[in-house]
Amino acid sequence: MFRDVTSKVSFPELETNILRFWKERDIFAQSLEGRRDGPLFAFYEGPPTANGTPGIHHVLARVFKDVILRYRAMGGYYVPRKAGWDTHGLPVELEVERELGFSSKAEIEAYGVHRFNERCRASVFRYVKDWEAMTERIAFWLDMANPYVTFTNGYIESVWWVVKSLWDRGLVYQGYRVTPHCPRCGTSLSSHEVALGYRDDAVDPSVYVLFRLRKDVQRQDNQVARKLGWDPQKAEWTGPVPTLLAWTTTPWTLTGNVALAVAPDEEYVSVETLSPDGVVERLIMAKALLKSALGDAEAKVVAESSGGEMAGLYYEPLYSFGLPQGYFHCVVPADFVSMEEGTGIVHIAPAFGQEDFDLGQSNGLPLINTVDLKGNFIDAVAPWAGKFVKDADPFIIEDLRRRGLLLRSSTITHTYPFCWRCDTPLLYYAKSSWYIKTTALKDRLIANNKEISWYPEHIKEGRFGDWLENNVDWAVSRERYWGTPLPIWRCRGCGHHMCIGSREELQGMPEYSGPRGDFDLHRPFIDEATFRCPKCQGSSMERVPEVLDAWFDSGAMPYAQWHYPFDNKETFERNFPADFICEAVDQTRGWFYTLHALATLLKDQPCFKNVICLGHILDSKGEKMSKSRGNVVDPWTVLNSYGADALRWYLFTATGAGNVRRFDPEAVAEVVRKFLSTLWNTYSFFVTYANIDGFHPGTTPKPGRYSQLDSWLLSELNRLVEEVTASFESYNSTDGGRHIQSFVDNLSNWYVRRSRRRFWKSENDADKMAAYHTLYHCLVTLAKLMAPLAPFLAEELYQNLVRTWDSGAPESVHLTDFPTADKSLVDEELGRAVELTRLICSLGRDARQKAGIKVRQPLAKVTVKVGSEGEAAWLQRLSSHLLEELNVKALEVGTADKEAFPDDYSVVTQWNYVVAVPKTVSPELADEGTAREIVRRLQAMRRTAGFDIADRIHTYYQGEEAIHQVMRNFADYIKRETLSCDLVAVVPTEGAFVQSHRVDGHQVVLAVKKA
RNA sequence: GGGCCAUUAGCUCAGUCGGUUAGAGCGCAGUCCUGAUAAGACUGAGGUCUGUGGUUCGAAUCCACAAUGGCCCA
Repeated sequence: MFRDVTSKVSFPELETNILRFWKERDIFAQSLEGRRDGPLFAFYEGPPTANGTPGIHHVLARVFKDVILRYRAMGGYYVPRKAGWDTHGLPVELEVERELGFSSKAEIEAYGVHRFNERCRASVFRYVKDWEAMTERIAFWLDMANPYVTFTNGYIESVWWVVKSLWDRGLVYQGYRVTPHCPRCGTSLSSHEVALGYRDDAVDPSVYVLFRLRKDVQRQDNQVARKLGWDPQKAEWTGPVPTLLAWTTTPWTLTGNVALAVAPDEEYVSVETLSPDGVVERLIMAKALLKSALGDAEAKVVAESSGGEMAGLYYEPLYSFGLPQGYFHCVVPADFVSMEEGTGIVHIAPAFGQEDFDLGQSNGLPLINTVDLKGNFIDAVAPWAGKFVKDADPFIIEDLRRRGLLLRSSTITHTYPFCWRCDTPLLYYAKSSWYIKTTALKDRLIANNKEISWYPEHIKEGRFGDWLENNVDWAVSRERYWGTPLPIWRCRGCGHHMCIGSREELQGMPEYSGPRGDFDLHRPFIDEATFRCPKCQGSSMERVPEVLDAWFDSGAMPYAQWHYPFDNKETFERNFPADFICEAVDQTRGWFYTLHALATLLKDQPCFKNVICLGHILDSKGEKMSKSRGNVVDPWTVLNSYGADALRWYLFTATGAGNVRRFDPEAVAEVVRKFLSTLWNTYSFFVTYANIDGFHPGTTPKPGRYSQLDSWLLSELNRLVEEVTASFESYNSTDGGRHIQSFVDNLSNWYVRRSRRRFWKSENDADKMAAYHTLYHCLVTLAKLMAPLAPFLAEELYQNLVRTWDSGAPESVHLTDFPTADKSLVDEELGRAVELTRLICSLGRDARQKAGIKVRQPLAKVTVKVGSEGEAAWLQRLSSHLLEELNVKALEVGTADKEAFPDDYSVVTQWNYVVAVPKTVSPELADEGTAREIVRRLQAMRRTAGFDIADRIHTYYQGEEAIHQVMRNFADYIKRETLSCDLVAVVPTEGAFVQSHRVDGHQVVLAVKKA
């Protein structure tokens, strides 16, 4: 006996029970233990941060991981799943800053780095319980009891080892990089944060500045200079001094000017024009921008040259604040100079722009930083020292005007980034930073990517491939507090740098002073560690102040999660590279890249073999989910109302893993109605009748012969196994789920529908047993096939269908082996025959409807024309289904010909199929139709009266003579169908359930009573 | 500014190698079927396959450009 199954089921409730079962029996642990001898399938968990509550997008990533891992486990692999938590980084610090009401680094320092970091450490697991609860509820099997945590000493030490390994190979260097900086908060912003704060209505100065060519430099003696009026004999300019005209929206950056850039291939002109003061000026600018820069002012062209020729012209610096020695302040070519706006001459301040900085590097120009980290001018900028640069702009403009160095000034409205926290305009600054020289191994990065399978495939050569092609060195240092300290020490005396790769190495350094033993490796403790410089032997070495980018932590996870190479060497070796990882598409430049980069640099291998790159989730209107929009979907509301299987199934099947998806809770409800309930009802149907008939899968003998219908279902089932296996093998759970879904539809709406009478009939013959065995086998196989996708419902089916009688079977469906297809049972021809039969049924129903004759009314025959003899034969083989589905007495089938049908036929044509039914009904058939109508009414009454399916009844009737005649003529049929012991032609007695009906124009009173 | 992806019915999505009349589900309207079914069937309404060019006997499909949206980078 199977456990009775209610037809009405609450999936959330069912799932809660199954969760309890898994926990009590420790099924997850068993699924690992049982496969320990199998081949290892290595999975890396991309560590989430637990300082926020998990959202629906986290559910998405987790279930797409889970499905592959479950499939592999059922395939015999040992699939350990170590959880991980990303615990360092700016977001954590920002959260704590907000709590403390801080807005600058000075406040943190005053508060104390020790206390600050303690708060960071405490905050990162704030929501870990929510994460664990969500993870368990959606059935993502993950070892959360033994996670890797990036802030632990062991993890940090491994990260140090990674840095040291790269250092030893000369892949770590210190350089400058220009970062967006908030002067109020005193911190750099990540590109993500910058993106949060762009404003397209920022008003800034627009100034045209004059840079006069030098009068005192011999090197001015070149072709262009002569063209412009340089007299080499007298070593002076003849006429007005030629002046380079540059445009800027950030006057304060002029204090750091070291060069002017021109487009080498553009035409430049020297023109004579009158300045606003009425002075004749000789201005140089791009020909293409003459109009936009000078407007309608009269301008006479006196010389022309290309930008390239102008390179090397020297001009008078605007300022002389503490300038370094050497000749610069000259014209340099640069390919980024555009003819879109300005003058075609771009003022270059390497301290204040990335392009400027790069140009400075390649031309050997100095870096002049005139601004401190608060955005104020340094003391050397005497006139405006201590002034905030943006506030100084008007003074700078006025100063230039007074000195005759300003052509004109106005304002423009353009897009400019502001700090998303405090609305302060961001300043771009060159700051010292530590880099990993990834460009040195660019070829290997690209080569190793070729070995990775990406899903979807286009990421490989597209987004990720492009990223690698345009690889730049990785800036890994951050001037922050809560992160892995950069293990680099610098000699206070000679400036020598060295990298330390372990705690032991550090404490073994000569004259080591600082914390000892198992101390916390974070700041500020590590900052106290000093030792004697091995190079100069004189001074002591101190750690540089920076911490590592948290991305470096997560990229080091393959090594650090095992405290490799200090511990677990073998475990690491076996788990590297990963067979599979899965995260959302934003990780191409994030975790996917950092994993790949470090693995290539350290091991010259890809870090993962297969990667699913998920698309993002938007709300049902296609808008990004965000707290401010209030359109964030809480996973729990969905889980509580529909259950985890429904949510999982929706996420798997709605669209492919890599696509952007719109999340619609209504669609989850549809999964329940269309898929889960359909399967549940098939299952409940099976259990109900199997229990009535005492079917027992273990002892009921298998039939020697299966019906056509059974063979068809078994054929479809085995095809399904093949399809689902192929889908999962190619990491495509979407197609796998969709195949299962369409199979369940066929199972319910063809196999079960067509088999109902086989289960109802009273004799337990071989045909009935064949049906039970077939449906049973099918449901059990289905449970296993869908176990990776819908682990709860699969478990329920398995427990009741298998474990109730076979105590030797594995304790859980998740401990079983994934089904393998029996190809010998696949019958393609039968599949096509059934498909054709179902098509003809559709056309036949259409024909009936067009004739206006309801299906319950039997008709004499259906005439079908098909395309070939073969098709005709198929239809004949399956004619019983056709006759019953269309409720006709006979099938006439032939190949198509031109023969027309008589007028009293309703004809429907599609492709080369023609289906026709007569529009006339004989009196005998009409009576039979009435009989069926009465049966239908009686069945409905049985149900309304609350009788059980198998209850026998007495039936009473009273009506016109025509009804009596039908009741007499079709008595056996009516009794059989309604389980009536007798049909009594009297007024209903008391105690019976009575209804009056109108049947085919006749009045009739019917009554039913339990026998 | 650059790159990647997407755009097919009111909504969510399929659409194989370029080939007959572009499909499914939801929703809407009508009819039917039903003692497993919260389901199912038949019909109807609903399509400039985002647009413009091109290749081809033939384009939702291939190519180019553009638009819109999303993501990433600058």
